[in-house]
Amino acid sequence: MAKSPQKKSSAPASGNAVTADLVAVLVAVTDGTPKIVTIAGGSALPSGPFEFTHRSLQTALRAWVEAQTGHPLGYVEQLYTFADRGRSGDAKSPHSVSISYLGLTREDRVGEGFEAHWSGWYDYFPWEDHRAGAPSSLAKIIAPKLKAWAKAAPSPTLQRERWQRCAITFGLEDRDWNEELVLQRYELLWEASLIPEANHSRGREASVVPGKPMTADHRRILATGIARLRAKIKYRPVVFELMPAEFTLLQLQRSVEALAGRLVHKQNFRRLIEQQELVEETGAMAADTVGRPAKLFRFRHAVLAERAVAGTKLPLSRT
Amino acid sequence: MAKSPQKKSSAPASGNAVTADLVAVLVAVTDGTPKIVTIAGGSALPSGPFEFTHRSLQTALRAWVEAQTGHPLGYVEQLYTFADRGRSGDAKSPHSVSISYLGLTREDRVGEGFEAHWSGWYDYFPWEDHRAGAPSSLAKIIAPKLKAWAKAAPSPTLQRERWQRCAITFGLEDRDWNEELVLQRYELLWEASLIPEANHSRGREASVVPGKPMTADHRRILATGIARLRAKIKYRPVVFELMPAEFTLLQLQRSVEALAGRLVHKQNFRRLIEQQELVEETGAMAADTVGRPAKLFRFRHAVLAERAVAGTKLPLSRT
DNA sequence: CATCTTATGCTCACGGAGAGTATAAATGGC
DNA sequence: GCCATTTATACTCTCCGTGAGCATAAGATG
Repeated sequence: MAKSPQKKSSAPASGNAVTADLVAVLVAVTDGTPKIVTIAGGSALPSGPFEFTHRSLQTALRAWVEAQTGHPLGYVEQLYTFADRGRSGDAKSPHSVSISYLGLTREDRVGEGFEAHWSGWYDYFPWEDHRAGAPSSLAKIIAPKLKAWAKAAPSPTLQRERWQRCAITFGLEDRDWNEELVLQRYELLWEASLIPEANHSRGREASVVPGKPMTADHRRILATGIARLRAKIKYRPVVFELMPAEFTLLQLQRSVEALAGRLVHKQNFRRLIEQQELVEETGAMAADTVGRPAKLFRFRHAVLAERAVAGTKLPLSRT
Repeated sequence: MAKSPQKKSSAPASGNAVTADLVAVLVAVTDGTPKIVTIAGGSALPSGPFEFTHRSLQTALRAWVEAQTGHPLGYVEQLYTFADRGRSGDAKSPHSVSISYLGLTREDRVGEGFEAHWSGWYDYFPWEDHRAGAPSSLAKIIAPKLKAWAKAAPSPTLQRERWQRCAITFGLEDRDWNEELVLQRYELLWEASLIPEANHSRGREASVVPGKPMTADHRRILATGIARLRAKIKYRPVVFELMPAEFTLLQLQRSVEALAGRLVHKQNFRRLIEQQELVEETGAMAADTVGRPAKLFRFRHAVLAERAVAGTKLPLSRT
């Protein structure tokens, strides 16, 4: 640490200028479908430049999201910062830094008349929805292609290691599936050249996996967001940001299941929600429903003060 | 999302140029003391510019850290990206973006003769070391000052809420202390103006809390790093990056305790480590030791392949 | 009224985690 | 050589969280 500029003040804005963009993964859940805001016909995540007028990164994000959708974001959280070599491939063009954020809203809070629209997130990651069991494309398409990729490794040992990695990451061969490994699965598919974005403009479109592609690394950012959210709902009461003011416990459960991509044991779910006092009854009952009517609940905002910091748990069963 | 430049290609490097710096929290543990690399007499974290020659952020970080310390980093992980308004306070000066990383090494792998040196991380956060019980400064200094701050709130309700937040965050009044809330505690102290960095050059140095300050927001970045590491050691085998090639189980335990800032139940610790097959015996025994000699172990690097993805657990007892 | 669907209450069994007891193996002092 | 001290290591016990299933209630529909 001898020579280089260690203190910020010693090298102000010299040769290391870059451009900074904010990229947003804006999530909502509408009757059992997790959705994200997309632009350009669903091929990109909304993004905007980080400009001088913004006081902080989060301020910047909130500002342009609210300006463009007409409604405020609830929970906002930074995801990850990516750096790309100059876009045109020109070595002299500046670096670009993309700072990605996860934001939670509700679909009905976003205005009409914008280029943006909602897309189901499983359109981009069909292999991530295990609510009706492992998706058929997993066994039919993905697993065989991964197996072929594993077999293509130079040595038998490496072949075994590759396949083991695939099996663990995707929950193949009777292993249990871990819903949080969204990013690892995406990167594994990328490594196996099964993601169209990875094929560096060579025309081998045939050997890819189902799922809508996106511009640049936007699908990777989305994977990061899904993974983060799936992890977070287990210990923080963030699902409620995605719920309407009043809801039944089943609706809440369906939202959690939609995000997690897997089913939950109903009675245990209710037990956990209630014993943690996350919700309170409104007194009203749900209307327009088949079966026995359910009580309506609302989120107890008080818990944010009581336990802003402590934990919350959601049960995600394994079967 | 109508008018503003959503697609990256539509506004290349227009008015949103910023400077990007990488800031590193480089951690080692030497006989029971967690240490970090600091510069400028311990008042700053090492940082370097993100330049054109670097292929990625992590590459850039590894490059200059290895160049400056003479040894490779093991585990590296991105922490958080901060944005500061132009340093000089001049509104026209460019934004600066600081991308912070957590890196794990060992003290003996870092060369001599650099400006950098090692500082104990509890020098900066004395209230974070609960290994010998809650530090005395907590009850004697911090709690009273926080109580005073809570009392200063405008309404009784707000006063109660503030104090409740303090009590939860710091584990006061017989609550149990959560070692992961490093950042929350720091920010609470900041909010209560008990952190010198927060006093905007007004001379109220008297009412601050013990602990060495740092330049700019470097102490906040360090807090982020400590928090991340404390969370991570519980489910990923990252401690081993900080251990020598061979070690006893007690040494391993001491390292975990040093990082976590709290003690661990010895027998349960060993049970967990062994049943997870994280280590294997070397066959040799520890020398130069009081008491019954202990077996030496080494990390089973194979688990990284087996469970790169799955979990690992460390017991952190509550008493 | 039978049936279907959803809501809601209760019980049970397993396993993991926290904590304690007991014994073994070394050292150093007398 | 004996004893106190220190650390290592093996077991045991209990509690509780969690997954899972059973049973019943309360509506709608034909």
